[in-house]
Amino acid sequence: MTSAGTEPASGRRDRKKRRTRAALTEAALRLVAERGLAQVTVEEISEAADVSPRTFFNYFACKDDALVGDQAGHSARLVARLATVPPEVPVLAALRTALDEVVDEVRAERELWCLRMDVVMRNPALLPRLLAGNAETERAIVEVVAARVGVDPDHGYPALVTAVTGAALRHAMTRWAADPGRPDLADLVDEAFAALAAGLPQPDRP
Amino acid sequence: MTSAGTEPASGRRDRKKRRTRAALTEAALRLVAERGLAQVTVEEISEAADVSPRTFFNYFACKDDALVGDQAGHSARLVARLATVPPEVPVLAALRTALDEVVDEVRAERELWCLRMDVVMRNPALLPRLLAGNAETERAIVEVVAARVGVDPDHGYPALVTAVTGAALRHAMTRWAADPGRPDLADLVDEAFAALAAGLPQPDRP
DNA sequence: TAAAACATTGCAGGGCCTGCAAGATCGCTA
DNA sequence: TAGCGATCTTGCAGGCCCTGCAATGTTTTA
Repeated sequence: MTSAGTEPASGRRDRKKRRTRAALTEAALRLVAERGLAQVTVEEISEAADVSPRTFFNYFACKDDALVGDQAGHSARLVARLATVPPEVPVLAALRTALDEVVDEVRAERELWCLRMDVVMRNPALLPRLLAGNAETERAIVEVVAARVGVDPDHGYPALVTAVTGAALRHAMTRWAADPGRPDLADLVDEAFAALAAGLPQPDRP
Repeated sequence: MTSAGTEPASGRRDRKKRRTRAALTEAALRLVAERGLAQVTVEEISEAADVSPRTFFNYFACKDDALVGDQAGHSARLVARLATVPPEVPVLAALRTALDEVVDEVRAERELWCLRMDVVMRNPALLPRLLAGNAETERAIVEVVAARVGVDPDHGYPALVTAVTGAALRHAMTRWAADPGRPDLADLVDEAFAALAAGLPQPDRP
């Protein structure tokens, strides 16, 4: 029926929850895009999604969470995907490959993500919360990178690679959403990773 | 007398303000290090610094600001310092040089910064707010990097370099504060920047 | 010393977020 | 199908964060 493939949805209850969560996210993004973060209250978001304010906080721990979406999910899939890349592939290339999944997810919800990036760029406090920006999410990636490289997680290298590639990904996403010409997200990520792997060589002056 | 060289302090009023600000920061860091961010109220911080809660908000826009310190100051000095590096120096090296000033400032207040990094690591939500983590601060750096490289600020390169080196710096600071052996901060920053310039080559397996 | 400039404080109030308990809805089974 | 347990929604009370305003105190300047 409504099966979307990978969804473990079973009954009406799960469907309702998914709908409610999506409605809250969509209402939050739309309202904040219109008026700005400070000019939208949780009460208004809940109103627009037709639930009580108290219910809002059953879905999201804070107002921002309704805007930035699900971090842990992306991170978990990235880690899982990374484990399937053959160990002889260099780390940067492996991370880039594992990111394909994330890139696809983002492109699949392009409208939502453009709205989201718009909101995030207008409210910079949200940016670090996107895509492996928080330390919890990073820790998992650091560990799997350390295992792949074959060094201790306390060695500086895995953490450096994780922090730096996270920054590169956020950079690519920001460019993607900002440019009206809309280059393909995958190309922008490729470009950023290529620059990283090459040691950030300065571009030719025009 | 108490002149510290670059301070534009004039009268007693400025001295008092500086003392109050320092007292609030110190109280906030100490209390949060002891109990955790959520277990410390602004009222308690103000109490410890012997000012009213209302006065706290005359100094800091929010509770977190008392913990993470002054971003804009570091950023402004970094930008100014960057302008003094000869233009033929490659960007990464120039940024590394300009960071010497920040590194020195951090080392000069080592105790405070160790406490601060401890707090930040225990409360990861604060990490992105350190050292060019927010978009406002980054914008200024992006522009000066763009001018130095000779490309348009909308070209992806300056923003990528800024984001990535910011991540590298935060990484170095985190390692610096975490390691009981206390390697020198400048060495850790050097190491991170060298890895960036070399394209993040994988370390030898032990 | 008087006036101007600025800092501190209290107070009122809106918004965020949480714990708790009552009621509604859903899924399963006798 | 009736009912039971699990889960979801909601209201309410309450603490904390943060802000604007107006009164009071302190420093600087004339």
